[in-house]
Amino acid sequence: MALTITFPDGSERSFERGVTGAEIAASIGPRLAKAAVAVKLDGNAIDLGRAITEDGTVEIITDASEDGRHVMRHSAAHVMAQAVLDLFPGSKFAIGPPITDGFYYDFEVDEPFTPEDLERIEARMAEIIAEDQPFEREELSADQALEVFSDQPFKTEIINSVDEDEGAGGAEVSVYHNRSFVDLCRGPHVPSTKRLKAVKLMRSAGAYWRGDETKPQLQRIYGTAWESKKELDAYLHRLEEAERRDHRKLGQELELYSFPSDLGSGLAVWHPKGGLLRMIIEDYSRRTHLEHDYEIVATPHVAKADLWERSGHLSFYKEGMYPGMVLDESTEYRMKPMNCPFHILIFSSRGRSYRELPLRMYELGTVYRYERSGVVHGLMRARGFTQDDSHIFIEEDDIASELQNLLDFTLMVLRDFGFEEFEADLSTKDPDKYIGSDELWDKAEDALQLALETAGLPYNIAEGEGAFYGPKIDVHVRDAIGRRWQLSTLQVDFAQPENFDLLYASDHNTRERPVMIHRALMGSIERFVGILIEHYAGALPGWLAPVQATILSVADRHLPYAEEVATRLRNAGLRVEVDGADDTVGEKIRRAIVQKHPAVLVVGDNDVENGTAGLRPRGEEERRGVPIAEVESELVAMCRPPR
RNA sequence: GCCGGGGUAGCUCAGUCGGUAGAGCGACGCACUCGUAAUGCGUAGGUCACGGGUUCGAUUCCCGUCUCCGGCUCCA
Repeated sequence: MALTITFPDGSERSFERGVTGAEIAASIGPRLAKAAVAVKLDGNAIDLGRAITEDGTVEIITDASEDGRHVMRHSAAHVMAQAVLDLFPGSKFAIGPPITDGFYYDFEVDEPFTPEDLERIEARMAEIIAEDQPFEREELSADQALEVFSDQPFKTEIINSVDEDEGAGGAEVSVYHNRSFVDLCRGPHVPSTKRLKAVKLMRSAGAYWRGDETKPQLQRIYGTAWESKKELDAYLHRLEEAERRDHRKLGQELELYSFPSDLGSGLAVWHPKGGLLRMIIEDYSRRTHLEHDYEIVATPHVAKADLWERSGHLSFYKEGMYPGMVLDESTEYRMKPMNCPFHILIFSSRGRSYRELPLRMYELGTVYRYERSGVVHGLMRARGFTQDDSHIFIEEDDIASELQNLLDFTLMVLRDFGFEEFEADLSTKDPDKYIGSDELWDKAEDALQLALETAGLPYNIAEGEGAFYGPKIDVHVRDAIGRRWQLSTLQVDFAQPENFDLLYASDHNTRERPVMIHRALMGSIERFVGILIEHYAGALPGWLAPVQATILSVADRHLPYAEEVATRLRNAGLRVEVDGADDTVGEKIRRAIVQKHPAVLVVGDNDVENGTAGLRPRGEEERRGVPIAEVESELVAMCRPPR
């Protein structure tokens, strides 16, 4: 009895009923057979060795594809669990999925793993892999599975929850074994352990069972697996690259900012060069906001607790706020975790007309949030930070047009700073927790979606992830090494206008409730700087670089000329330093390069005589004897802001 | 907050099985006046995170606090 298999290119071939993916791959070619790790039948990944009994579409999953790596990593996780159970008898194992770039497995063990343990486990894994143990699939009833995993409480819990999900009784579960090791698993897996070519354990860390901090803390081991040693090395190299770009390290080396422990966790001080960088970014932000019809406002850092009570922050955000300060033995004050209530007070300071809307208030607002101690991370996650924050008050009918403008503005800003790839998340209503009418929500969600589509921005819908007061768009960028960062956030807010009873007079002289949009484009200046530093690996584009050029004198007698050149360039609006230190030229060049200055100028006897300089733009060869006028125009062009 | 690992000179780190500590770079001084990624010599610099305990003696051992790192959870 034959069956018909369709391939991704649309071609069809017939095979004997019961043919396996491995056989199909072999029939196509020996190289494919060698690279195959699993097969997709009608879109579902299954083992290469599984018999195919129905007509269907078949796609061979090869080891160098994302799907293939997923399968390998999953298999590697099994081998790791097998090794751990061998070396630490009596340990309980929980779950071990593949993840981006690797896999992990969670264990309950008597003692946390040490680095030496990881080495032993890795060595044991190498033995298991060398033994070429086949992965074998078996279908069991839930009862049989409970029997097999009777001494494994986490597995038991998973099996029981499978029952709940799929209706009581008769539920089948699949297990995979290799040698004596059995794990509950849907599969698929590589045919045998020998297919794991390049596996490495990375680190161990605590992790909660089911990600829930009220549940037991397990020990997680992270590993990575690739189709070849070469790919593994490339991955490890990417990690080193990320470490090289670490904004905490570069921030110190480039003298931008630091985190003195005397200040407290999550609080940065900005050194002169960092202060200058901030100023450049903030000036850009203020200027572009003014050009986009925003009104600049300014508000204090503390407010009475009553305000936070009314805004709902003390109900919904209390754990994120610094504790209160009681003044005059009665009135409690709180540091602001957000700027919204202040802007609302400005709105409601007098009667408002529809003619004023949209009313866009903008502030570089510094907020303080009591982040849990374990989450603080350099500038990316601080306890005090400054948002490029705005609250836009609009008529309900203007939501869509305002959001479109806003998204355009957002992308303009991000592009100006050199980001080119964007993705968005659209977070929608949580049906169990929301305020406002369904109609208004639908309208807002549609408007957000339309704005994303008009902007041509790829997006995911995060169903039910919206805040209780409204849906939102988060914009993520990809940096130079492909990492994804969340920057902008655009939130429609129905709750605050209600809480503060905001009203405006409509064109029919009725009192209407405005809708509020809460948005930050860079997110926070701190995080934005951190991401810029990592994106550019510290080598900021000319317009952002705190020092745009260093002028080096070959000998002391060239110093006056160096100063003369510096003055001329400063008059042209450039940020220039003279390095007249008593060091060799090579030493001074090195210093300027390490500091990642966009350009280095060297002046010596010939330059003094001819009114020239040696010009060495970052990453380029040096050109000697360039006339100063030319140096100036070249540097001005190199350092020109995007707008 | 939780689990694990750290905190020694401005930076990167070594070291002390309990007897108050070293290197390289940097800083400073002197010499050199030099043409493209580290010139040579010299000098200074440390309450070994902070507090308590054990001890004849603690930077070292114990406890607590602060802080950092890697994760979990959470987030701009």
